[in-house]
Parts: sequence; structure tokens; C-alpha cells
Amino acid sequence: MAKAPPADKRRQILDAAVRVFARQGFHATRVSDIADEAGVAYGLVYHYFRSKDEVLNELFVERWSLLLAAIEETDREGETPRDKLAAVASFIVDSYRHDPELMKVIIVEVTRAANSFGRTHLPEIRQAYQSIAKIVEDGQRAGAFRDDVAPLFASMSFYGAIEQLLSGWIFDLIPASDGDFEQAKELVVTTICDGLEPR
Amino acid sequence: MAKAPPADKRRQILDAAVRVFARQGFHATRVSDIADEAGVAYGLVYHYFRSKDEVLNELFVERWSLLLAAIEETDREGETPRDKLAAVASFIVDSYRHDPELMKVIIVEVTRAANSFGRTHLPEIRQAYQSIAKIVEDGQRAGAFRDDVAPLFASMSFYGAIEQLLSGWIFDLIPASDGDFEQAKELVVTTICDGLEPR
DNA sequence: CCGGGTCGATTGACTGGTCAATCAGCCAGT
DNA sequence: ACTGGCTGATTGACCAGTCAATCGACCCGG
Repeated sequence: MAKAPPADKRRQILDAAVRVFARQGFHATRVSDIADEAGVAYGLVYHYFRSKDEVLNELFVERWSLLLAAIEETDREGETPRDKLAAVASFIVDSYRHDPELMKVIIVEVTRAANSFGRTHLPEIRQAYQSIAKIVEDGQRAGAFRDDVAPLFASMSFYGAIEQLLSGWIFDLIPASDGDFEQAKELVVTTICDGLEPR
Repeated sequence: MAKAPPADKRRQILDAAVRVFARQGFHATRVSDIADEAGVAYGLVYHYFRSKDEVLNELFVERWSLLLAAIEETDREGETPRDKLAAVASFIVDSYRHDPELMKVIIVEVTRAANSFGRTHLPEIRQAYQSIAKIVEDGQRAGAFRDDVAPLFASMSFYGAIEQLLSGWIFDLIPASDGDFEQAKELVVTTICDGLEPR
């Protein structure tokens, strides 16, 4: 059997945590729930992580750094500002489509929990808003967008609109077929960009 | 001293709870914190409320019913769909300007905590989205808005954009002068409405 | 080829601290 | 003296985090 499966218990614990956090919420899950879901002893969670918080931490940082990287790459490679915003919206929506449980945890327990857990990560979250704001600002400089709105405000609205749609899917408030995902992307980009067009 | 001040202890407790919840977050506040802040004995909180949850409950219901009423009145009295959406945006932003602590609690602890506490209130929250969606739908029927977007999606984006701006103010991510409040209202209404205009 | 030694991974019973909620009674006003 | 708003010490449950013990892979010397 060679080395056999290393079984990477650490990963196993993280994946289990996503499932349990998504199902019960962070506060309502006991560390033992994570261990049980992972099929692992209670203490092992503490072998790999300093605390329950650190598990969520790790999940957030892993995912959010991908988002930040994606936004910045988009900014570098994209053609028009509208294209860039469309790519960002697409990335976020597709992230949800690809792994709804993880995105649910990120959004519900971190991004939208800025008062409790999310407070620690405000800088990283802010970074995303600012990267998007930069896209808007460049668009203004290039004359593609009207320049009488603060880029950061536009960025917050844009991100907020997307996140609200994700919330709608997460809590079954709006339909979630493939067509719906595409329609949502288009809606957000169109409304924001048309609204930002020079008068 | 006549009847003296009835001192309405119940109200006193609710007001204190707003301050403490805003400062520390719902989970991090102990019932004794509320009692202390209200200058009242621990047990009295339980004289007026069945549980700590019920205190937050009460705060949310009080405020949210005002919002629902405002949206529906706007819908009845407003002229154009755009006017109606502008009035809704204005109401929400002014609610924050008038009582930031209360709005912080409502948003952070209920509206954006749909996984824990907010779950109970999903129906009422959903009701707001649907009332806004109705405004959009009427606009579509009247030919003021393009009709190839689901009204509920537009409604969610609209509300999400506003709520994100409130979050930005709550957590000091964006400037909050009177001018900023007005600019934000205008931004949200303009972008959403222009984006919804028939092509 | 075997005994035994090392060390990290793994286990789960246990502890300490935290709070929500209770309840037995106090006292001011009538 | 009775009633009901009011008091705050107490209790009981819960759970994050600790830790002492076991396991098992691998190595080394005889």
C-alpha cells in the first residue's frame, strides 16, 4: 500500500468545519461537532488549530486571498472598466455556484459579521472594496464613468448588491438556476455601469 | 412628587439594550450588562422580557414594522417608480442618520445574521424585499423599467446596495457627512433606475 | 531479523469559567 | 396588610480548551 493515504486530517477537519458551520452557524457549533463530522477525535482539532476561531479564520483567509488575487488580476488584464466589473461579479457568483457552503460561511460568519468575528478581518475586507474602487476610479479617469460619485461608494454599492443576491440564494429567497446566476451577474453589472455612465 | 416619573423601566431597558448591543454585539453582551446600563436590577429584565433574545426581538420588530409601513405608504402615495425608490432609499438612510445605534443593531444582529438570530425574522425581512419588488414590477408594467429582469432580483440589489453603504458607515469604512448621505441616496437610486431603464 | 526506543499523531475524559434564567423575598404605595 | 414592581444571589447547563495516556511508524544496534 506504499505510504497509503496520508489522510490529511487537517484538511479533513477544515472541510468538515465548512459543512457544520454552514449547517448550524459558527456560534451554534461545538468543537465536538466538527470533530464528529470529520470522524476524528475531539483533541485533534486542537492539535492542528489553536482555537475554534482559528478554524474559521483559516477558511476565510484561504478563500478571501483568492478573491483579492482575482480582483487584482482582473484589473491588470481586463479591457474596459465594464469588463473588469463584469469579471469580478462573475468570479464571486461562480465562487458561490462552485462551493455554496463555503461561501455561505464566509459571508454569513465573517463578511456580514463585522461586529463579532469579522472585526478581525476588516482590513482584508476593506482591501477588496478598495480594489474595486480603483477600477471605478480608472474608469472615471478614462471618461467611461461620470466622476461626481466617490469611487468607494460605487464600489460598496456594487459589492453590496452582489452579496445581497448571494444571501438571497443562501437563504432560499430567490431562485437559483444557472440562468438565474447569469441574469444576476448581468443585472448587477448593467445597473451599476449604466448608472455610472456620463450623463 | 405626584405620580412621579413612571420612569417606564421597560423602555429604559430597551434603550439601554440598543446601546450595549451596538457597542459589544449581541452575543458578547451579558444580560447583566443591559441591566447595568439601564441602571436596573438584573431580574427586572426578566420581569419585562422572557429572554435575552426577546429584547432584541422587540427592538427589531418595533423598527422593522416602521420600515414596512414606510415602504407601503411610499408605494401608495409616490408618483413615479423612481420617486418611490428614492423615497425608500431616503427613509432607510435617514433612519440611520437619526439613530445609528439602533440601525447598527438591526442590521448587524438581525438582517445580516440570517443564520442565527435573523432566521426567526426571515418572513418579515422577505416582506420588505417583496414590497420593493412590487414597486419595480409596477414600473415595468408602466414601461418605465425594462421587463427582462426579475423584479425580486432588482429589489435585492437595490436593498443590498443601501445596506452595504450603511455597513460602511457603521464600521467607519466610508465618510459620513450630511453630504455623503445625500450622495449615497442619489447614487443608489440613479444607478439602479438608469440601469433598469428600457434599452 | 528482532527488541526496544523515539517522537509525532491521535484519543477522549475532565476542568474551569461563563452566563442565562430562576426564585424567594423585599418594600413603596395605597 | 396586601399587591406588584423590583431585587440580586444562586443554580444548573453548557462548552472551549487542557492534558495525560496510547498508538504506530520508523530507526538503530546487536
